[in-house]
Amino acid sequence: MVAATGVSVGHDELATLKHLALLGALDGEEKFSCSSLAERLDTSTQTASRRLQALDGAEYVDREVVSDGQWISITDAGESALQREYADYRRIFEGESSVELDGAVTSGMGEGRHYISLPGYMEQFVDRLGYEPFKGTLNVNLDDESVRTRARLSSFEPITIDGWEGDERTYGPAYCYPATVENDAGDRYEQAHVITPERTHHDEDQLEVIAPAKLRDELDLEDGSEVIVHVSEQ
Amino acid sequence: MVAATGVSVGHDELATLKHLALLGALDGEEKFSCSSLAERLDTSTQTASRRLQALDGAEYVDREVVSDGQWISITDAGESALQREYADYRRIFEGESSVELDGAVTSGMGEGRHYISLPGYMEQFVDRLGYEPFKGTLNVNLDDESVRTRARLSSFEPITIDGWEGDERTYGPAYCYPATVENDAGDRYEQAHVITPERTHHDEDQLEVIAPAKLRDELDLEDGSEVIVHVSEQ
DNA sequence: ATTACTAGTTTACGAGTAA
DNA sequence: TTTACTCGTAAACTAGTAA
Repeated sequence: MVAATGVSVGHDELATLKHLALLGALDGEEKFSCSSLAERLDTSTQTASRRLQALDGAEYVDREVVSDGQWISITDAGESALQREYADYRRIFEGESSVELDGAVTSGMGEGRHYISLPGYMEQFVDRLGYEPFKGTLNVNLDDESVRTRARLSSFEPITIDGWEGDERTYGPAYCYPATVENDAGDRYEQAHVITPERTHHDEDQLEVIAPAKLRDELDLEDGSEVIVHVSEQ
Repeated sequence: MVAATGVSVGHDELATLKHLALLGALDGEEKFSCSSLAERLDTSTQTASRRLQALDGAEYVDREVVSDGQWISITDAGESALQREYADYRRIFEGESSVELDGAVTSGMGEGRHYISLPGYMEQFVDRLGYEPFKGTLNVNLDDESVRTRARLSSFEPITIDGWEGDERTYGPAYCYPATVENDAGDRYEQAHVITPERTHHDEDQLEVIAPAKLRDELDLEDGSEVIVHVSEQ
């Protein structure tokens, strides 16, 4: 387990992060002072300072303290936290439990093919997804906006694929989300699933999709083909 | 000043309210137990219990404690709090700082006409809105959905009209928000403002709109005419 | 099983201060 | 002015218990 920086992010800190976002800290560095923030948050300057330290410690913001204030920008991790929150509210008020992710088909590294073929995973797919997947994953290179919005997925209740201990190594758990893949001709393949490892990587710009059939054939896809992946709740 | 019940609603309580909403407590009474909630909130059952008491005290939820749990439903005030939160996130991610409110023109009580005609208000309108309003307000009976979504307005930065002390009584402050009024023919009148008293009434189903001209003439409106009021940020 | 009280501990807070 | 430290106090937490 990688040691966290020890500073916990509670709801107060998240509310602070929301205010920073409203003040423009998502679009690059923005200058703040603890006193102005304290007024907005209706607390003391000391508490405002502590909140920023906590967000910094959790790597939700990058900041540079200067003599007359500090320059703050929200990190990708911080934005993801806000996206998850947004997804919750969208679900509450819009009933929207789907996320649309756009990108281009890529050949990827072929790792996915190896992993999903392992019996330990395959048996669970049959049991929990209701089909035996084609032995290969469709890799999608997400566009910039979708890289950001994919964080909303984590507000969904996933179908969990358990990990297990192998002979030489351990195989980690994975999360599956029902998905429909649409090509640029508007054809849709409905019975697919987005699959992501429980422990997320650093580059979240690739999406892996599994399905009972070979999606490249079903939807006439090749490298570079634009696809829309509609991810829904279980 | 009406005495609040003394229980403060912090970010922890709001997060709890969000979870209740996600679990369906907006659509009527839903049954919960503190232990199941505690698990979801990652706290102790005692804390879950206190959160619910706090939400109850703030009148954000109605609840009925029974022997094996409690029936909880979110009140209008609670839903408004969530709507304000949602509006913040929409602004962050969609850049949307506008709210669309639908309703039907009504004659109202004619109070608005009296109040806005007072010199104490009128001078501020000229100064801060940039025009002298027609001496009358367009009253709109909001439909059910708009009654709920109007809470999002309170996340906007209003144009503040100050109150003052009169000879016999005090005249309270009011908030104005730039608005465009659209009739069912699609005609739009852009230079209008929604005006609301700072101290909100209990019935929030009426919207009052002021404009430099008589909106009923400009947009060919009569009682019962459907209008769309697009309220934007200052 | 519940909810919610009381008691003891921990954590968070704001005032004051230093850099 | 800033930020962030220390410190004494106040609030919030969990454990145990009663209803």
